[in-house]
Amino acid sequence: MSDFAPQNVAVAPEEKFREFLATRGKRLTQEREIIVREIFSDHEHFDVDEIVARLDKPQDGRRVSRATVYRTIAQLEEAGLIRKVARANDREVYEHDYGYPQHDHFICAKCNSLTEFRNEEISAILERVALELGFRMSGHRLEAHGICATCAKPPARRHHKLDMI
Amino acid sequence: MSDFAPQNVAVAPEEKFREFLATRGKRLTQEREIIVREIFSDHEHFDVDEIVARLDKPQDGRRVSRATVYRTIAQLEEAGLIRKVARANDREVYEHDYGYPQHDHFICAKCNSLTEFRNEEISAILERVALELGFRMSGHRLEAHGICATCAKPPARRHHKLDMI
DNA sequence: ATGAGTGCAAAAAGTTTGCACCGCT
DNA sequence: AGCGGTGCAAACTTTTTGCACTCAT
Repeated sequence: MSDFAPQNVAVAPEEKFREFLATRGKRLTQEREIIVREIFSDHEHFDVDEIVARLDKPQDGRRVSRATVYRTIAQLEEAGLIRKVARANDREVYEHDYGYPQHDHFICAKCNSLTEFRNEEISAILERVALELGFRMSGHRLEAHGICATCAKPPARRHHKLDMI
Repeated sequence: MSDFAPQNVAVAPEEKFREFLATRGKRLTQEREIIVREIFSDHEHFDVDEIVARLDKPQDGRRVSRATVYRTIAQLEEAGLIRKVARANDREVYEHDYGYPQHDHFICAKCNSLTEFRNEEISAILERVALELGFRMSGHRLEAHGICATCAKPPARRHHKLDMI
């Protein structure tokens, strides 16, 4: 889904998380480590339910509960390792916010797919507007809605296939 | 909250809604009319619960149920009269999407206030990116997060007040 | 021992829905 | 009469929380 190359990834997410937790007098437990590893095992977008499902069968002899997944994801967000990018199927969709450049998404109303795109101009504009408004901006979330290229022309494609049979 | 002037408002929202409903073989009932009027009685952002609360005491001798508010708001969204702009307090926040120019919002993490701002460049950029991606864009939702000007300096203000007492 | 952390189940909170009754056309 | 619409309450979904138990230091 993402065609961006990782950057600034000097330290593994687990370590980054451990550092964050330490500043709060908390520990990187086995459960938390399992969750972080699962989340950073690929660069796909994800939602809580997906992670819970993936961790339903024991990893390293441990099964992580839904409650812990919720609690840990909230902390990963605070730590700045992940962020909410959109809302689909009534669920928050998250993505990595560590080692990847800022970007935004197109969301297809038909297939629900998220397509990332990167544009520095938008961030620059927001910085400028924030300054004007005296707003101390910490980040943004931009979803463009519509129909993706693939879903936009399925009838034509089907027609073509039929013609060839 | 909004300092934008209405535009393109040739027909009242009620009429616009009636037309929309008609195309689907549905009627503008008294309940629906009450809801639309309530929603368009001002230009503030709103969420479902607020509208339900405002309509809890009978209007024109009728009390509108929560279920009907949900059903009607969904239809108003389909009709393009309102749109979701953000999510605050775990609720969808709506605003008028009829007769008002496209704009985006800054959301204060402290006081939850929405500050509107308008910037044509952003829409233009999105149009351009959409074209590149072959995405058929219908609209976008952009939330900038951070701390608003008012909340950014409350300690100083409090201090000032105490000094004067 | 002590405090953080977890699982479980119950509880919230927001939203949807089945159903019987109501009312407009 | 007929079909759309409504209110109510129950159901559902996602997320949070109270509590007793566990684990690491």
